[in-house]
Amino acid sequence: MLPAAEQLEELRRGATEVLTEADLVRKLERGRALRIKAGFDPTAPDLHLGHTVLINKMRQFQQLGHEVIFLIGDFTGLIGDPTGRNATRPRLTPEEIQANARTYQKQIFKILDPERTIIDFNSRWFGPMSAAGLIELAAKHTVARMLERDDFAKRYRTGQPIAVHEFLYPLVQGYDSVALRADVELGGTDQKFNLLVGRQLQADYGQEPQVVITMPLLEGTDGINKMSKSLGNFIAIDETAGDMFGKLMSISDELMWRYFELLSARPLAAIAQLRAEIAQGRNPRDVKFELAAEMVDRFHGAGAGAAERERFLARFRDGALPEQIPERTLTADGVALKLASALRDAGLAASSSAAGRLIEQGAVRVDGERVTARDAELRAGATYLLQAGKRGFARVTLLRA
RNA sequence: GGAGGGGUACCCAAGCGGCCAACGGGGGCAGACUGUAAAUCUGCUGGCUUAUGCCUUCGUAGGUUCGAAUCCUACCCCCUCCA
Repeated sequence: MLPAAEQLEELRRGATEVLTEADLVRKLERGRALRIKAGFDPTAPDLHLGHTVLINKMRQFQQLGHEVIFLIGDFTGLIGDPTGRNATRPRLTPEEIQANARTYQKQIFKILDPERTIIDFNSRWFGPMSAAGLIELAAKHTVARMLERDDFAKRYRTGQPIAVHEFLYPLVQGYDSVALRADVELGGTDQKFNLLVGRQLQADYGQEPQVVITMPLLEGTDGINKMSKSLGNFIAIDETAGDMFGKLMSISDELMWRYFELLSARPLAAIAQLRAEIAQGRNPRDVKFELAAEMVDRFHGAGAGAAERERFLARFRDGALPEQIPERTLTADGVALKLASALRDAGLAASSSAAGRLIEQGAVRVDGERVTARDAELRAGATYLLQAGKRGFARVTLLRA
């Protein structure tokens, strides 16, 4: 194992806070593998790049020789995250949870080392716990301390309701650390309070408190809100290589640096170098290629990124058609079919009305020629290349009825 | 248990008997400009083989009216205050 000071330096990268560094050093200096815990929601197995900020940190610990526990909060899921409005979330069956866990594994092992990853469920210890046990746990914390949490404090102050069971959420999460005897817990900055409860509970139960490391929340592709599935500003880690590359290329130049910092495995010095190159006139697009290719390589195998870059250039710089264009065969009622209907039936527009709007706006091309007449028709008995916007393509063969 | 406020299209939010498929903003889509970036400008943002036409939509179900998102009745849901 590396000396504690060197480990600390790496572990600090990208982290918002390490509470406390002194504790972490003390643990590292013992030279033993530490137990690193991070909790995940059992309902959302579709991981995106935002989640990988944390998972990358887990991997870093693994590479330094520590043991990582990927904890699926199947019991916590029953409570519902207090920060979310949807208090009534559907109760998952054990089968569904198992299925989600398998999906998680498939995704996280693109980053984590399976040999050094323990997957656990907090229902393992909460399932058998009695009501008395839960009350005992609740007795460990005071209402006043609970109200220190920002969102609770705010809701209390402004008269917004707080359900009693919401107070259990931090306690349950904190108790997980007790049950696992965690040395370190990782979480997003929004988790800080919950992570700190774990520290206190461990002390209450006579354990050495865990070190808390918070990681920033990654902004989504819009560059404003945090990346999340519900906002649609995410890049999932199981996207196709082409989609992943394309989405990464569409982020703003400013956001690119954030992604480099939190997602790239490049040394910070190398990233600084890229910045310098842009300052000297290098096309920012080409630097973004580097980022996109690195991510695509990570999730689709070495070389996949370079291949996507070639496709991207051919497609958008040289104006080539995409390699794969969906083919459809449609049938006209008579000798012709309305172009708007064809667009809808080919899947390029949600409805013929929407297709009509696209046509009027000059977004539609037939065999490369822009068509702007809303009532244009396609004659039956031929094959056409339809294009709607920059991304919608279809090759349509129109049969006579 | 009592008093009051509210449920409008993807989100926020006007409208309070006809001029409402419904103001405005956000988001989204498209066009221009580009590096498929951002910013900016412009247009669009219920459905129907596009029609001075028809159909569906303003919490749900009924009712009044020539005509309702707008008025009435019942019901469901949300929020605030008091107890």
